[in-house]
Amino acid sequence: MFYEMPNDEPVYPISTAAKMLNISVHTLRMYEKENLIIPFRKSTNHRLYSISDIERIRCIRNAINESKISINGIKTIYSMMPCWEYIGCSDDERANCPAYNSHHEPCWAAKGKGTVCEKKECRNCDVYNKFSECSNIKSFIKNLTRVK
DNA sequence: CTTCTCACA
DNA sequence: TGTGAGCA
Repeated sequence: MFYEMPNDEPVYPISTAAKMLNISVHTLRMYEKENLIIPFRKSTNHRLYSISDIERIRCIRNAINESKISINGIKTIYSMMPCWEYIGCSDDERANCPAYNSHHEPCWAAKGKGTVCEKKECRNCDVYNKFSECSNIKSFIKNLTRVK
């Protein structure tokens, strides 16, 4: 018996990930440039994707193809994540955070400009990982709309 | 042989 | 989205 491999282990090179998803490596790189995905980087600067990365991209593709949502639409949805709740920001930190104040880019795209999360690895952050599966997004919205 | 970045008819 | 140059 072998232990089960965690689904967040970065193991697939970009060519393999592309085949699994039936998309081009160029498209994969584009999604990264658009801040939809944060693949792992080896010391050689080569990208590695995990199972959850693949799932995340499947969710993105599904939104684009079936729901006719644009890249910008997806980014807008990501930008609505209540990151300050997960991180535990104070009211003051939140008010001055470029990530919180952007309604067009996900918080992990606002790195490097005085965010509280400056030092954090967004790839390992709950705010980023909560949306790795379509079902997570659904339950997230469900909780938002639940009537008390 | 694969991937990387950057550019573009 | 695709293709190609020029590297590592």
